[in-house]
Amino acid sequence: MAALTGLAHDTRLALFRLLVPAGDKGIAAGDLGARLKLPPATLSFHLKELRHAGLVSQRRQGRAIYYAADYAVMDALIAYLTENCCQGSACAPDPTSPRPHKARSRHA
Amino acid sequence: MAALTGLAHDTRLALFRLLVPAGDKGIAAGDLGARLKLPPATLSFHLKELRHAGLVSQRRQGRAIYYAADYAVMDALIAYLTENCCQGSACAPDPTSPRPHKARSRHA
DNA sequence: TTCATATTTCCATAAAAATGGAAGCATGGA
DNA sequence: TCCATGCTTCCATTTTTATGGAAATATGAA
Repeated sequence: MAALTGLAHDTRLALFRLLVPAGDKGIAAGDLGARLKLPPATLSFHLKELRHAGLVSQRRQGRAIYYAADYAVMDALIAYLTENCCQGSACAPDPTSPRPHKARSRHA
Repeated sequence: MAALTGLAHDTRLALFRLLVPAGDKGIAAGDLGARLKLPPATLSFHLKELRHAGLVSQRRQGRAIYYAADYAVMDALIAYLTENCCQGSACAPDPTSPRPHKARSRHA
């Protein structure tokens, strides 16, 4: 689960949370750096990690590079945790229904 | 989110996944070590991490120490990811209903 | 008591991850 | 062509995490 490692760092979780409400347009790297007060190299490092985890995508527009959240992996992560880490507990989305066994829609 | 860090390691994720289906009784440390072929010190180290993350609990029974999954934190983690990391995507458990805003039942 | 078992803590070492300055590359404007 | 801007890669350094032998602790049994 690379996604877990991807999110298991304060800076990266913060980056991802900034990107979530920004939707497909995303946010330019510079803006992200400004908001979190990160030196460019550090920012780039974490964005690369997120990218390798498949959590964000990159798109160049003029001089800026826009990053956007990629929900598919996030969805898969939640599905994985729900399926594999919650047996017999209150974690299931709906404990009454037999729970569709392998995953919901996917493809954001 | 300490739970993320807790699970973001192969060994710890494997440990937790062994504990999930074991329920409240849990599994003795020794058994866990045998199943994952871990030297005692390494095992203890990771179990301590999981415990600090609130993901597992400890209980002594005779000479053995039993570890059991603690679902509350897991539940909170899933709720957190669903609330904060999925806006406008297919991640929500049920995209039709208005989604109860702060959490489901809790207390496993 | 003494001993075996189960597990932890101690601690030195090794490996992995994060940090950020400096140099490099791409794009667009003058 | 030259320059400014926006970002990335390079890389040396620091910090954090993981590893596992050895010693220590707790429990129960002989």
